[in-house]
Amino acid sequence: MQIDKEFLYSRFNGLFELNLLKELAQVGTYMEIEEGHVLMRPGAYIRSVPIILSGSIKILRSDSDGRDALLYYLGGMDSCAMSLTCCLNRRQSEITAVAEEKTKLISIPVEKVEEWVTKYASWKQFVFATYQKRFDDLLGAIDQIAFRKLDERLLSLLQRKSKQCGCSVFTVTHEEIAGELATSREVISRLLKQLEKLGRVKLSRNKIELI
Amino acid sequence: MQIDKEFLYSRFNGLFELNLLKELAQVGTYMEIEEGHVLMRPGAYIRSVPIILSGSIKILRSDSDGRDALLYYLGGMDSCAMSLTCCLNRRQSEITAVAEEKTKLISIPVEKVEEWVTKYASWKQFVFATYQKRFDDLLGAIDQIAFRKLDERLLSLLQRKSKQCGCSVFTVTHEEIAGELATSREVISRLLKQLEKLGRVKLSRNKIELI
DNA sequence: GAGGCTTTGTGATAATTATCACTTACTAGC
DNA sequence: GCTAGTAAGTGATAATTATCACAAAGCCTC
Repeated sequence: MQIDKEFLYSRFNGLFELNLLKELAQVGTYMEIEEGHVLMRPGAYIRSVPIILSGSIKILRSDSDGRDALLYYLGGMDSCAMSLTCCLNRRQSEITAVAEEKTKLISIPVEKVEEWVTKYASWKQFVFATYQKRFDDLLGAIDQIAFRKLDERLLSLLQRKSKQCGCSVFTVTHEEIAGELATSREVISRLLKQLEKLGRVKLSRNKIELI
Repeated sequence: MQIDKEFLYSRFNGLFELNLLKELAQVGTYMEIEEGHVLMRPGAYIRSVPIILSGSIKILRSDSDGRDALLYYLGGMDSCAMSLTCCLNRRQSEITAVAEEKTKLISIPVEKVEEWVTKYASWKQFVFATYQKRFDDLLGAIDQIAFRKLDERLLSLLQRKSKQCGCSVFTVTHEEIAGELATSREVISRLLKQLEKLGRVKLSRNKIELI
């Protein structure tokens, strides 16, 4: 799908210089991703770098036994440092990326990503800023995993999800949460019940309300 | 201390272009860091980016309760992405850096770090490569912390330490290890005893031999 | 060689998390 | 409404990790 220039310009106003916007409109591919769609799996080769326009994408680290650990979310105007890394080095993906909700993005071919770093100061800035943000995100993930207990991590995850969707009730299964926290479903079920007893959440099938 | 040009040139041969090497020699500060010296603490402002010439530096994430988690080691020709991030954004350090052994490095003032990214292609490449390496390191740290049990993590840490110093016997206390794995000394003592029973290590005061 | 400091060993016990084996509830589709 | 399939609840039990409270050992200094 061709990108609507007006839309692009309004979105990236101030972020990118005009010539870059023109090129973006020309070579970028506009995509809409449905909720739950897996954009990227470990081992896949990456040929493009996404910039998220709206919606959100969760980035997970997967281990060999099939367990996952949530690293961070990508939201509006975010890009993915993994893609950058992999693109610039022609390497395989090290992570899993899943659309948390319906997500719109622009996909930029790898050659341009590299070319623009030299060509456009604003793109270089953007790439650096992306690395830095993801770095912070990873440190945040490590804080959670290394120093917090599961119940705290659970609560914090629920809060993030709530923030993400902008509402206190959201659709999620215990199984899915267990995946993101690299533990088992039973453990999450029990901790959620505990939180419910404490009056922090309200549970129903496929749904959690944060209080 | 002034940097010996010949030394620099031999070290960075092929990595940096000639003009960059000249500037490096001019504005870089050569430093020797003693083992155990803390180069950086959370909250400190960072005014320079180090490039490690020899020796090694361990990078730890510290939480508010004083616990630490080992993130990764910096070795020869490595630089620190945290410093880069912090420098480029004039932010405070988010990590702790401690010399694991006697370490020689060049320290580069923050203004130059930024200037050179535009000025020298080889420096830009170096900065990107640094981000990418540290990114991989962080993912590795997350793998360990999220998916491995303590005994595995302990063994893997011992192996890294052994590799680092290039010998099978190295000087370390249980307390120090506990710090790096964000757990308590007793736990490490017990796991080490277990490993000793399995014939994987030999223990003595302040020393561990990996078998 | 006697204190004094640091490091290590260890028992007892608790807290946290993981696993297994089910049962019960909910929901969509016929 | 019935059925199948998915999601959630729960008891029992184990494994892992954390904590507390000391004891013992190694080493340095006087």
